[in-house]
Amino acid sequence: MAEKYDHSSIEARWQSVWENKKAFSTSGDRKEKYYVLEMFPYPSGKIHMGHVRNYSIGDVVARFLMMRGRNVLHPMGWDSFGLPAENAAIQHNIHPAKWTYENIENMKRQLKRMGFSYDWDREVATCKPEYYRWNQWLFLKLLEKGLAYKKRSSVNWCPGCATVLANEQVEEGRCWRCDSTVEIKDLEQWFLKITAYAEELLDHTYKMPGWPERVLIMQRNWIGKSVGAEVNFKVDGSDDAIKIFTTRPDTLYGVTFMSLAVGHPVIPAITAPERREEVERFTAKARAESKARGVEEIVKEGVFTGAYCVNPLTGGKVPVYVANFVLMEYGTGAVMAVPAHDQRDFEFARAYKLPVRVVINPPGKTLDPVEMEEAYVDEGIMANSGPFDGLQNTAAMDAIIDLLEETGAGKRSINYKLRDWGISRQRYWGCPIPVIYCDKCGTVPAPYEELPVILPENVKLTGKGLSPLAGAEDFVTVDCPRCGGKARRETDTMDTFVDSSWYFLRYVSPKEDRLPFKKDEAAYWMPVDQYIGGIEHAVLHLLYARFFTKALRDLGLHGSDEPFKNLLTQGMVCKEILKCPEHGYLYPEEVKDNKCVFCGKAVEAGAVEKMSKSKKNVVDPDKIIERYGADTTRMFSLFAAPPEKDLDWSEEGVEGSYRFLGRVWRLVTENLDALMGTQAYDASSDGALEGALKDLHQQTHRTIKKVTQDIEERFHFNTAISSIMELVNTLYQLQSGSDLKTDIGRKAFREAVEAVVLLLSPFAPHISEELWERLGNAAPVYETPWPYLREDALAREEVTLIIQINGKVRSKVTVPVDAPEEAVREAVMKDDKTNEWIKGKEIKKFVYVPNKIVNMVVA
RNA sequence: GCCGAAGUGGCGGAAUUGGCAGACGCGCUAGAUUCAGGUUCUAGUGGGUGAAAGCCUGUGGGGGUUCGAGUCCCCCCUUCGGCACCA
Repeated sequence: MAEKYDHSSIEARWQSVWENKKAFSTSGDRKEKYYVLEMFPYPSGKIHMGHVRNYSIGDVVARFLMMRGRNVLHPMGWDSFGLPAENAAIQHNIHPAKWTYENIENMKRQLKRMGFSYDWDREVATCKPEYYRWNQWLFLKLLEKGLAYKKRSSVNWCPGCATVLANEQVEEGRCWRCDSTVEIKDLEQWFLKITAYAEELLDHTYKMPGWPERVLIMQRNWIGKSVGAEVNFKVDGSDDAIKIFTTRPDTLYGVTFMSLAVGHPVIPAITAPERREEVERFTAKARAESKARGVEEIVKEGVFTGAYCVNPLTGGKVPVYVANFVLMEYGTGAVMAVPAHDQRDFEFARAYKLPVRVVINPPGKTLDPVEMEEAYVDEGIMANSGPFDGLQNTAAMDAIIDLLEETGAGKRSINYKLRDWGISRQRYWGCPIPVIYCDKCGTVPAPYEELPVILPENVKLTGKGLSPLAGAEDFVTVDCPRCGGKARRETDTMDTFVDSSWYFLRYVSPKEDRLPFKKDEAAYWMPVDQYIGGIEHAVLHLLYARFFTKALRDLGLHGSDEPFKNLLTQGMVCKEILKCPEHGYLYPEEVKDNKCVFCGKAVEAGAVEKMSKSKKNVVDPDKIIERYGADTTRMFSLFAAPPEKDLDWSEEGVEGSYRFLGRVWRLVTENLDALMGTQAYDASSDGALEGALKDLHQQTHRTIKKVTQDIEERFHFNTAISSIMELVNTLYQLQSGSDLKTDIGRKAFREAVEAVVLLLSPFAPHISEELWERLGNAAPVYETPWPYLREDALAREEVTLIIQINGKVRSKVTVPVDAPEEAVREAVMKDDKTNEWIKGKEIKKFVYVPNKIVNMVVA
């Protein structure tokens, strides 16, 4: 009885070999580099299947390129500041640091158990002073450059997390992390000036062919560039002017009123005394409603201020309204209203019986403002626009801006939706913002030589009120670095997205202690050649990291414009949910015979959704590894779907992968007698192969080619694995035949088996090492070059042509490769089946695509 | 509403450039092995029809281009994702 495939002992053994030999330490050799990086995890306690998938993908790439001779950097670390640690501290009375480090230890054990090829010597954890010291250092540099600043403004406040959130961290009015409805608060906060890079961030999205188009589109939409004009409208009878931004200067003659956002600073000054009370009442009401604003669209409402302003082109007076649909955060918080050509203004005008003035007509038509049922927003011919009448509106745009610039009433302008990044967080477990407030000197940066500003350990955490650090007197009280007087430290910490915005740079020289990273190391390793992670960071981490890369470049710290050359966004890991009409989501063990074990009601099944604890459809990687091994777990997560698509978890599918590895195991171990006394077939010395052996040799090289291309060009690991499976199936057919009795047969067999083991190694490294060793190879797989493709093995002398008649497959014919049309025609005409189909018919057309197909049109 | 992606067997998915649709795996069926179950091995498996060879049909729906369309073009439907009063 042959030895069974024992995944546990094989995996444990090779993991210790890799660790003891430091198999994956990055080499100092300056040969062609490849930097492969997966998004580092938050140490929540355990890895989940999403991590398993993400890191399995990265590991295939890393191991493949190592075997291809590249100098590979493949690091791992921990995004280890953040709220869950603090919440755990409050709930379970354990210090965030202890909780975090214990989680890191456990997750590191899990990652090692998966056999990933990380260079653990480069591990970083953002919560360690050695790391966040450089966060603070970079913050001070940005402060010097004017790219960090403090301002009071209305900000997003999450009551659940008891902290402020950046715009990017609010999704549909809710917190990205805890789903609480976000409130608006007026607070003084630190901001990073990402808007200074708006244009470059946008521009480079058109120069990043290695990124998925949809991520680039999401970033472009988020940056939200609009080209148009700024126009000043003087307030009648006052020195005040209202500045507006418009993308439609061509409609300027159609302005019939003005809309201001609630909270626009000019409102108190211009509101007529008799309207004041009503305006205030409306403002209060609109403010209350905007807080509760949900998915439902609010009704457009407004109130007249009693003031008028003057159209700079016509001199006409139009009424000024406060309107609930105008946003203070975008543009100037004031909008020139052109009801004829803007749907929102149209609705408002109809509701408040304001005039509609048509200034653009559709080609060949004249619009009647009384009859119109919606705004006309398309292109057309200018009307009611003084000197511009008759022009195409697109042409009038430039002409009108020119006129505005001449008269000084306005100018060309570009507006972005992107806001500056608010990074102050009123929480404990984060990087302290290195700033000191002195009554005499004002805001003073902490001196560089005092970095890091250490996060104090003994702080009371309640989850309530503002900034926990404010209660740590020893931390707060400090001498002013400038005047030496009594001063206070900033008590907010940084958004943890700051930590992750440059960690990929730290990996290039993680132990450097004079700078965040070594410039020459960054020059060699950057940019990251392949970055892999979830799509959920499309406009969060991925935008911040791009911004930091550019800002740090401009600080002279490195020379890359963009951090990630190629980006792969992997799909989610999903699984069927089970739902009882009475008891909600159920675990699989709570269902018996499709019925709920609590109430006996029929269980709904079939819907496949993203794995989540709340839906009770998660699978614990530890259990799967325990039962099937890391290799099987990796294989399944790579085989079940291409990486960018969602993956449906199925226990049967996992068993299929396990079965396949068992098949490979037996293929080698049960044929060791035939395999050991021989060398792999070598065409130059072993003579020609024939028949099934020739086919095997060819299939071996076809498989090498396919697997290489699928990994290198497309990351389609599922098809790579399936082609290895096909080769294994062929070898099973052969092993029971007579071919293994000949010397040359054994050589061809060995060539194929070696290829299987090596091609499999990036996917299932442990079993590959074990089998490789058992095949008598001295060097481990990780030091063995990738199989060499012999193009000559792929050459064929004959090909089978498909014969189609009127587009339908009717027969086949075998002809020499690259046969001339005449010869093919002759061969086709000799084919019996073809003759039956064309008997008595005229051949109207004969299409021949060499080595592929013949199509005859007959009638 | 706007932007984007995707619709292929019972299921996950192949088909890289327009050229045999359904590779590979799961599931299912049958046979062999086994005391038996499991394991393993072999064969079959889109639908219709037929004893079989075969024939017809088939990639969300409708039209088109082409000798030839899952693939290219036009219209429509469905699902998923992102943004959503952005002036």
